[in-house]
Amino acid sequence: MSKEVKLEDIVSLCKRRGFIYQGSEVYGGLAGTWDYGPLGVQLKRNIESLWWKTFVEDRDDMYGVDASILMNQKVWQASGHAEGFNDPLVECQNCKARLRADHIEKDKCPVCGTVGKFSEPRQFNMMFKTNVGPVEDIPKFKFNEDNSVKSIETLDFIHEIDSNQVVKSITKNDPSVSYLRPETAQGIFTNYKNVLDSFYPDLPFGIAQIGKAFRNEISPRDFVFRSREFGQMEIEYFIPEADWKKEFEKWVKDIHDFLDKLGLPKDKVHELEVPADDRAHYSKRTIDFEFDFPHKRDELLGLAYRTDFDLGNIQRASGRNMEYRPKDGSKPFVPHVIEPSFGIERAVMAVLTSAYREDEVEGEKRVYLALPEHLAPVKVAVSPLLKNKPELVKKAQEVYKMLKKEFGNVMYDDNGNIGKRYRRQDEIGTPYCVTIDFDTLEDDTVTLRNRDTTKQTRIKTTDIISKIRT
RNA sequence: GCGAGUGUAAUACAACGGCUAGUAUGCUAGCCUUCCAAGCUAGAUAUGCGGGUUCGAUUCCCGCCACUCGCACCA
Repeated sequence: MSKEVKLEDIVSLCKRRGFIYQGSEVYGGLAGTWDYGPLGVQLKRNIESLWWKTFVEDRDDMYGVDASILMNQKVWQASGHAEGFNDPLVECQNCKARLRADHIEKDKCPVCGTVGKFSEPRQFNMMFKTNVGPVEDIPKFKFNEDNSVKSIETLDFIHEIDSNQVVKSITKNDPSVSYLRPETAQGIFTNYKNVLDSFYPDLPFGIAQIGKAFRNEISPRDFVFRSREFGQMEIEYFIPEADWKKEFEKWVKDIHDFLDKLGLPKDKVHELEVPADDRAHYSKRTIDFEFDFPHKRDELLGLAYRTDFDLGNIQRASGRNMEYRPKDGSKPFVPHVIEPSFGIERAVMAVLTSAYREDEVEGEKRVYLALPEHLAPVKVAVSPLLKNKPELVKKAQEVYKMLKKEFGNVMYDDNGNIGKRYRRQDEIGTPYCVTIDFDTLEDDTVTLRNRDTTKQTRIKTTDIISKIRT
């Protein structure tokens, strides 16, 4: 019955039925960008809403924010993201230290002393750079008295040319430079103090955010899995250092519960304990939650214990006090942080993969999405059994309007014959179809058809809402 | 970013150095149809973009763009 889901099946369905299109498609596309169609955006929003409800609204230790995508460049200097933007770096394969290629002597790592283990020089920085305010990228020339060029100033550099024609390039610290954020997390950390001042919650508490992030990936791959513009759902959960192990374990459980609500089968979700060598140096523990995607098993979300690294950095860089003052008067301290970080596109992909089914009904192939009801982009579709019978159409419209008012995401469908409509709704994962026939006019009952079982039941029109709700 | 491959309609595919670029499904309109892609009629939509070779290019060549696979990358 169930076969291996291929990525191309998902991509094709997404395109055909209006879930996800390639970005800028009419102009030949733009690598690493994807656009959500009418059904895709609804599915995505349903996932986001479920996340927000689960982790923010249903809890009393959580605060939501929505921070700006453009941030002061100092944010990225303090976080370490801005390093190497202008100078290619090499990485020591042994200790992961990143160093300017021209600062290395004799191929020896000045951090760990290993010789000859450097990667090729590369731009490690993947941030999209932009300028805030009016800018002109016209080089400014300065001349010596003999009219030879003394220096050339561009947006990013001052190139000074000495009497021997040797060029020395100096990176400008242009205050107008900004970046599209490469992660949403910093928008939370920079607002930690604000939330503290406004609410002064008890520890532990968390700040949650859903938003876009941008990374100039070298090679976007695997449909929406790795793209240059993507959504994140992130929480920074602030705790006393001593509690980190306990709180970490709680998060592992909460994450599994959430993945369950997304309808992801347990045997496709795997915890990968990231070994110390692969972890960021400030993280004492990281678990990658992996999922069996069509292309391969890959990271769906990450859970990281980030210690006090980020708040500590901000405190040093800004000079502002990031300490939490316990209400019992004990000694203030900088809280530690546990960060569950969800990729929205990856969640969408995992949900679609989990829901995709092909089976046979009376010898005919049937494709359907067994989406959890609370995620389905269309909750219920309404059809008149026959569209050339005005009395059926009229009644169907009435039922449609009633359900539309209740659920919002309701579709009216009178195209082709009834079987076609069922198949069409199957393919976009609509859990219920309501059909109005001649009996409806007599006794006010309708056919309620179930997507997964294809079973039909006869119920009162007035019972549809309560029946679907359950 | 490197290497290989692919690019024809919404989707899956076909064909051809030259006639109106086909097929299936899907889609639209009409007819029909009393519950799982029935049928009839009509219709719309495609050679990724740019250049070259040629009398003529969707087809051959080059560049770009995009996608797929492998490598690398994923702080």
